[in-house]
Amino acid sequence: MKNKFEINIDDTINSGQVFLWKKIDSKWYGINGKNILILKDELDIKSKEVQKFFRFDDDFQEIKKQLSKDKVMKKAIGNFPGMRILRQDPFQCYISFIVSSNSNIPNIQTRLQKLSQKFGEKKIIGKNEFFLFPKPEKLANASINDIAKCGLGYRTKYVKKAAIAVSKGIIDFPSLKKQDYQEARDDLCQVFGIGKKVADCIMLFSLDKLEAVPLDRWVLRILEKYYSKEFQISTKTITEKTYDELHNKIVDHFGKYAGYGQQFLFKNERESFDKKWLG
DNA sequence: ACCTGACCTCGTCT
DNA sequence: AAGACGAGGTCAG
Repeated sequence: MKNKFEINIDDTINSGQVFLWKKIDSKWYGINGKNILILKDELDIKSKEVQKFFRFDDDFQEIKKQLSKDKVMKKAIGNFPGMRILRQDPFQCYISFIVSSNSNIPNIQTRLQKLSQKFGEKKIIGKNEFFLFPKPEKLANASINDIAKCGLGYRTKYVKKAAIAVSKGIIDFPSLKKQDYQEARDDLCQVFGIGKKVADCIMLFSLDKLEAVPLDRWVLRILEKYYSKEFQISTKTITEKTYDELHNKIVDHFGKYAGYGQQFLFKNERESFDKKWLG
């Protein structure tokens, strides 16, 4: 479904960036922090909220142009030209990816739904009921036991500590936005439960760091498969050091919008394996 | 510094 | 139907 700005809503939502979205009667309902976004086939392009969420401030033609350095990337972009990076609510994004570790999309979605249901504010829209994402203070003050009930497993203590860091102001998202990539990443990695991959997700999807490239199992597999010459992937499992080396090579190759590139490659490869998205 | 294993839980597959 | 398997990583030794 295309609209004036050629954004494909389905492809964008189903690209592993967001988890709390549900399609009801051909409309998408999504939780973004304390807001609920409702998207119809045609985006309301005058809405400030939509403009911000879909990053209308990015020059997408320029981004595509800069990324199109090789055949693989050109094809990935060609297959999903309407997919975008979203600008999410930072706290929700932060918790979402902390909870994502060693897990899959259906599992991540279930955990976040349970967290919202247990700790978030209820909202009724029409005959549907939704839960906003919990506030940092609410999660910070929640008991370990109650958080664990949301199916987080060993991630329970990560979430509790991460929420405390935000409620105490140790992690301050507006400040992180102002910092450069490296500084912001170092700060995020101080949080128990956040490593480089999760930090990259948080920065790319909510802190305007478009050079962040989350190197997860899929991306490594993709790089190994299509870019073995360019990046010389040494191992399948990645260490602290090789993560940085690889990231530098990727940014050298694709430029400052490398994060967008990662998203196209990821989406393209996942689709070819028919992986599960949101319903 | 680097490498290896353990880790909670749940959906999916056999 | 029950049991094994592995999933968008991180931490500790």
